[in-house]
Parts: sequence; structure tokens; C-alpha cells
Amino acid sequence: MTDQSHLTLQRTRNPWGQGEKLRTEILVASARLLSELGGEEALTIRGVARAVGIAPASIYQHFADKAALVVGLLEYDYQRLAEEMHIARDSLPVPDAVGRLRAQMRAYCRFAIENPGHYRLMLNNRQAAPKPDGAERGPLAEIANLVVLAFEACGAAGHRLRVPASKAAIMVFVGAHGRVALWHSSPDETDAQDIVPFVDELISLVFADSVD
Amino acid sequence: MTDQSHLTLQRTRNPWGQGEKLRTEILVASARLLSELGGEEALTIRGVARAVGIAPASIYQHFADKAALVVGLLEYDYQRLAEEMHIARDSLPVPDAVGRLRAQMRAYCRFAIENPGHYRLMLNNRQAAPKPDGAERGPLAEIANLVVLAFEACGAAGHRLRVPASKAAIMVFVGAHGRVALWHSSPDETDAQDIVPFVDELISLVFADSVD
DNA sequence: TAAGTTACCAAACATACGTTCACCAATGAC
DNA sequence: GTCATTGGTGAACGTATGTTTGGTAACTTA
Repeated sequence: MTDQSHLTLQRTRNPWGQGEKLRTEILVASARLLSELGGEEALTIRGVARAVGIAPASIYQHFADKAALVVGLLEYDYQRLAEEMHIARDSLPVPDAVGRLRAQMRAYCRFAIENPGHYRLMLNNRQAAPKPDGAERGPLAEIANLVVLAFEACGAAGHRLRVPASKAAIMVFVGAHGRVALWHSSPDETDAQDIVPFVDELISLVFADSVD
Repeated sequence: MTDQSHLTLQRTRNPWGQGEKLRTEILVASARLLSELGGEEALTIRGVARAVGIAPASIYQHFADKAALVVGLLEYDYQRLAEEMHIARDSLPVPDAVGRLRAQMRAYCRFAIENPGHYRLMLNNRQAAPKPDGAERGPLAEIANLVVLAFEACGAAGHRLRVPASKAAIMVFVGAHGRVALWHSSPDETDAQDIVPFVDELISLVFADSVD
């Protein structure tokens, strides 16, 4: 078993040319399965294989085990959420700091409402979530820090907060999460339409000056 | 199969005299199992039977199926939570309205912190939760209404709120739930000790006058 | 004592899951 | 063409679950 990798520089990796394609296809099918059936318990190797149209054993060509599949999904989901919130932050139609903050939280709520299965997966597996880029804290804490920065920007823009920016961010972030979680646990009891206005009011509450 | 129940008025129900006793013993064992192992997936018929010291089949003498066992647990848990919050409301050392409100929310947080498995079971099975006494809304909504009443009492006592009492109650209740849920999803990341002070600050925030 | 009811159990049934194994098929390198 | 490599598969293994069944022992009632 001598290592000869230094001899053949360019090893063949994808004889069929569709190695990575099927991997993402598996992830997409898992995501759809999670969206349609909701709970994490709906995410089974056999179910994913059935959705993709391959044999259960074939999954193991692309993922070491089920935990690796979940990690792949988490990575995919967190990147998606972070992108939507970043886009919301940098979007042109809201040049002011408070508007960006509102857009950011609105994007967060929209993601949680439109992807309940994913959102719950992300929050129930925070330990397994892959760290963004060698950072100490997890991806959700990274996103929460985005909100802290947005609040600090509001302070820098001259707005007055009733509590320090870091605490204000936690209040709003945690409030949004709680409101979404309560809707998830009983969607018929309340209307998803009320979530975004609620968070908007929560944001207004932490500001001492009027920010409509 | 003629119904003769009107002839023998007093039917024998517990030949051994421990019919109900074992039923509650099963519930208690389930509760302990849920507390020690955390997740709802730890609540299995076989596990409960092993914990009680009986055969799995014996469970079905007291509960129609696993769902009925969960319903029994929910009933037990919601009653426990409601009692703790009622006690907090009627306790003597806090005669003022704001103090009672704070004690109530503190009791809520304490319950969620000390019984994470139960708390998650309650919120993940809100649909299956038995309605208190023929009421329209579920038990959690009933508890949330308790907070609304507490806020209205504060208003009646002369305190000024930044938002209507019903909305203030939702903000605080939802904030507490969100804060607790985040701690549950990653207990090592934050300290449980911070939850109660956080909710206290949240309460102060919705009041326009100083209520320390 | 005899009948009837209840609590309980050992064993099995049916299902679903994650995972592994031996094997086949297609492809690029030589 | 030959061959190693890789993607894919059917069938099985091992495990865990909820649930049912047939039967036994304990107790009340008559």
C-alpha cells in the first residue's frame, strides 16, 4: 500500500461527471422532504433515497452517515439564511440604518415562516451545526451578531435606544424566535401574517425616539 | 349483550385496589424519564415499562396507546405549570400588581428551566394538549391569558404601558419563551441564570413608568 | 365454593430505521 | 482492448419501536 499519489498528478474523480451533482440533488430532495413533511423525523435515509429515485445504499456514496447528511443540510440552510439577511442589509431601497435593521429581521422571519422544517432543524441541531469559518461561536450566534451590528449602526446614526445595543438585539432576536416558534407549534391558532408586524413593533419598542 | 349496568349499581373496578395507583405511577415514571433523558424520543412504551418495573403490555391496561400516555403527561404538566403560576399570583409577599406579574413570569421561566424535557413536550404537542375545561383555546393560550390579566391589573393599578396590555403580555410571554428555547437548544452557550433577569428587563421595557 | 372480572405477563407480530455487503455497470487512462 | 476506479444496486443484518394475543394469577361477588 505505497502512496503513489505523487506520480499520477491528476486523478480521476468523476468518471460520470455527475458526482457533485447527485450530492446536491440529494441535499435538495432532503430539503424538499423537510419542507413538505415538516418534522426532523421525516428526514430518513430511505425517504430521501425514494425522493431522489435511487437506492438507500447509494446515499452512502456521498455522505458518510445520516449525521453527515444533516450537517450538509445545516450548512446549506445557514448559508441561505445568512445570504437573505445580508441581501436585506445591503439592499438599496432602504439606505437608513433602522430600515436595514427592519429588513434584516423581516428576512429572518420570512425564512422561518416559509421554511418551518428547516428552521426547526437548525435550532434543534445547533451543536452539530458547522462553524462558519473557524469561528468560535456557531452560525446562529453569528447571525445574532449581525443584528447587534445593525443596532449599533442605528445608534451611530443618532437613534437612541432604551437599552444597550447588544441587549436590544437579543430582545428583538429572541422575541422574533419566540413568536415564530409559537406559530410553528400551533399554526392554526394564530396568523403568520401577524409575525412581521409584531417584530416591527418590538423593534419600535426598544427605541426611545420614534422610528416608524 | 343487554346493558345491565342499572341493576348492579356498584361495579367492582379495582379488585386489587391499586388500579389508579399504578396509572399515576406510570405517569410519574414517564415524567422522570422525560426529565432525565430530555428529548421526547426518550419516551418509549418499553422504557416506561422498564422504569416502572412491569411488562410493556401492561401499559395498555391503563392507556389506550402511546398518544393517550402523552396526553396524560400533558394534562399533568399543564396543571403543574398553571398551579405554580397561580400560586405565584396569589402569594402574599408580593401584594402589588407588578410584583405579581414578575413572580408569575419568574415561575414560568423556572418551570421551563427545571423541566426542559416537559417544556419541550408541551410545546411540541400543543395540538394534542387537552383543553382545560371545555374551553375553546388550549392550555398554553390559557396561561398566556393569565399574563394578559396580570398586565391589565398593572394598568388598573395606575401603571402606564407603552403598548396595550394584550400586546405587552404577548411580547413578554413570547420573549420568555424564545429566550428559554434558545437556552434549551444550546445550554452551554449561555447561562440559565441570565434568563430570569432578562425577562425582568423585558417587563420593565414595556412599562412607561419606572417599575423596579 | 364457583363464577366473573381485573391486572399482569411472556412471546410474538408488524413495521421502520440506519447500515453493510457482494456484485454489476459505466467510464477514463493506458 | 484492458483495467482500475467509481456510482449504483438488491438483499440482507441488526436494532428499536408500538401493539396484539393467549394465558395465568388475584381478587370480589354471589
